[in-house]
Amino acid sequence: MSHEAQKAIARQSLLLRSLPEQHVETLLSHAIWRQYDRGETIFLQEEKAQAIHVVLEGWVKLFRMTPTGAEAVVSVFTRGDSFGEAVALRNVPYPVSAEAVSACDVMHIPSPILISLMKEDPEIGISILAATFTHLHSLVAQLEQLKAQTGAQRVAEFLLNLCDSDAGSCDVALPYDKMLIAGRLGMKPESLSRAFSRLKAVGVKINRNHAVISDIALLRDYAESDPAENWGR
Amino acid sequence: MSHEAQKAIARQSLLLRSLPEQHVETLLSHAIWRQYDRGETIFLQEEKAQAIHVVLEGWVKLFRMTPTGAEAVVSVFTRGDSFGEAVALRNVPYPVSAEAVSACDVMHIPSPILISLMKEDPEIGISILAATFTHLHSLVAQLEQLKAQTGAQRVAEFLLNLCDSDAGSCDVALPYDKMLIAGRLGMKPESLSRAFSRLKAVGVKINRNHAVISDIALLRDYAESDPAENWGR
DNA sequence: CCCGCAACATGACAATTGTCAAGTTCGCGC
DNA sequence: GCGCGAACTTGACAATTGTCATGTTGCGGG
Repeated sequence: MSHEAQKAIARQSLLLRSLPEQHVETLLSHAIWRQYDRGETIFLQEEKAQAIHVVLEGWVKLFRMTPTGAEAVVSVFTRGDSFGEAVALRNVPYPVSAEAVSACDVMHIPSPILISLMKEDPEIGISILAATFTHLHSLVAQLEQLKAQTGAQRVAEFLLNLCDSDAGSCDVALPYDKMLIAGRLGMKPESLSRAFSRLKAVGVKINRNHAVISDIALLRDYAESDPAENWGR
Repeated sequence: MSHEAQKAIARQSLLLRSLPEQHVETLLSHAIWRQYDRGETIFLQEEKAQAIHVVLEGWVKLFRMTPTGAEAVVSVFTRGDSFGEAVALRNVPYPVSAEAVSACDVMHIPSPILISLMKEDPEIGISILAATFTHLHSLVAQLEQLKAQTGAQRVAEFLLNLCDSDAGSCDVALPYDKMLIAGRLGMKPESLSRAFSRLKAVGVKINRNHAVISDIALLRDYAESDPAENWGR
């Protein structure tokens, strides 16, 4: 991909899109571009944050390692997503690790640049808060899902988020492999398989890495229904 | 409690404690004080945020109502905690509702005050980001717990967080009632009861609203152990 | 003081999920 | 093309958790 095309993607990110043009230019001119191979580490939990990151291409996961070695996936980002905003400005350790789950292009904006710019124009602070709030919100939504929905319902919501429309039928590509989807939804791959087969009853068919949803409204009803009322299947 | 004592508590909050004195004065002089009864709503999900909140006394819970009416507790705050930072500055709807779970004193700092102050001094933005980051971090920790620990282990961590020391024994008061603890930990009250009885095996005794931990290190080992390796109880 | 209600504990049962094992499919390097 | 390995599926079994029912306790209002 051309450098210009990458800059265009970066400009669409939540972090940059509401900033005055001159600041965007400054940030882009100081940014560092890097490519990562599948499986490569972008940063590690406990490491000091020194930059904000913007995904230009590919997929990146944020995860935490538990003391026992199990990993809990916190979020998955792709083209146009930024992350690390809140940490970068405070010189504190990352609470999570980041790893490329496919080959990736990632742009890094060194935090000192941000900080100096922020001191001249508080508008930057607002942009960063906007991006941070969006992450906060998505974490809250995940918490709600984990606490109040069954596995199959979480899978249903995940599929619904991949659809553009909100009624009718739909054919979506699963964005990354099922092991990662399972991790993102807080379950084992085996449970994800079972969840998929359970969703057949509400018009979902899985083929390779494609999902065909015959009735989006029906699926949404299922996702939002009380877990208890589906006892008769 | 005297007004002065309340101001002293507010100054210790994550939001205010690193701010230059003059700004703290400005904010405090514009703040609104309110008392809430147990069960009273402080704000509702979807409502537009107009202030940052600081708990001066009592306990406040943040929660989300699912479409089916179940509630998922996101966080619980008490004296000296601030919340709503990221939302207040953006004039967006709250992603959660807030309710007093005991009688409460809460201070509200209207967001216009914050915004105008922020435009003069970017330092304010940093303070707000600091507070927001702390919340982000605690949500990430909760996600990890829900995804990678059993119910009993989450209860163990909850108890450990109530202890000051990190070894020896300890007698802590449960800060709020067990229904709320269960909600905060993502389980039903019945499951919390069972988790408590399971913890007897690692030296925890529950008496009314008191927990006696005979060996903190042992309990921590249990909380961090692999769920699978405790099969023989 | 007594009543009634809400919180809490406990047991039985069903549903869900993790674990283990076995088999299938798919993609990639040789 | 062949074969290896990782991803994925499926089944059986055990552990966990939610649900429902029942009983106890403690507290506040009449």
